[in-house]
Amino acid sequence: MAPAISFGPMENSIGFLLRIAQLTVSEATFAELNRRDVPIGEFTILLSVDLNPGIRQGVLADRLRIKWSSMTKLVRSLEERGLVVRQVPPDDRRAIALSITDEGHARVESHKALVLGAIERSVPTLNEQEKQILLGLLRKVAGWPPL
Amino acid sequence: MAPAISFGPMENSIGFLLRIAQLTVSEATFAELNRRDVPIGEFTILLSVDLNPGIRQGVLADRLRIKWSSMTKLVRSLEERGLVVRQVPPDDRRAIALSITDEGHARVESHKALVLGAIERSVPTLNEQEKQILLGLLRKVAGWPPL
DNA sequence: TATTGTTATACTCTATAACTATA
DNA sequence: TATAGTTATAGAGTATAACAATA
Repeated sequence: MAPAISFGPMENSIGFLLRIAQLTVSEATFAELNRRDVPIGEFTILLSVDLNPGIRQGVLADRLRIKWSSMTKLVRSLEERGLVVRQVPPDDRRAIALSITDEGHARVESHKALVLGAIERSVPTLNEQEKQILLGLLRKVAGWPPL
Repeated sequence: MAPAISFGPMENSIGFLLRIAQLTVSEATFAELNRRDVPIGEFTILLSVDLNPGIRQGVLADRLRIKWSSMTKLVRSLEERGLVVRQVPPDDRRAIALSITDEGHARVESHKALVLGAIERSVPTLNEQEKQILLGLLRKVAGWPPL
């Protein structure tokens, strides 16, 4: 697991280490959740819609760093399965406002503990204090306000 | 840029923030390097081979978190363009040892400053001390030894 | 003219698995 | 039997651009 090899100046690169760390964590998370048929990307969208009823599709795409063309497909799929509702808001008829259905909400609730637990367990090498520091720094990198 | 919307418990998730931060940084880096026709993934492999002559293809794939089947294509492409050499080591004839060519080395040297500069500029929201702390925590997450 | 969302194409990388050559 | 690498197929997501509807 350790880099028996050298990456020279790249080892001081935030971008490079972010990539390696992100893949390390997501592979672990994905392995656990995939076994139980819980698609984490889909869960994230459902949770976001649940917490932010009426959110516009494009805004959600931007925040989650998903391309608009990808978000169209994802949301359409969720709508077809009765998990979200797409509505044209009267004040701007170009837009799509998303809201959760009862079934979508139930899905979020039933998966929440599993997903959050898997994510938590996927970073076993940091203690609580280190995790809080890391979260704060990652928020800064992402351009998010402090908690 | 700020999350005017709430992600609830996901905002405390290292895995989620790692993904957002990584995409934020890589989009900025990619935008700058792509304009100058410098593929960063390819540069990383060339640099690694340059710094670790004779490294096995599979070992490099594992360290860079690239799948073996993807690495095969990437390395073959680099070989076709005369940037790396693939050799079967006598002690294990299943393996492939990689080494850089003069042309590959020249490519690394000519791109090094550009790539590292772009990566550095892609994290404008952190000061030097914060970057060092973040690097250390990311190394821990990735399972790498401390610097 | 600009914005929101859709559609389409080409491309990259992954997930999976079967396959070979060698150990 | 296990390991290093290759090949093939299906799928997800991106990059790009053109497009319709609305602002």
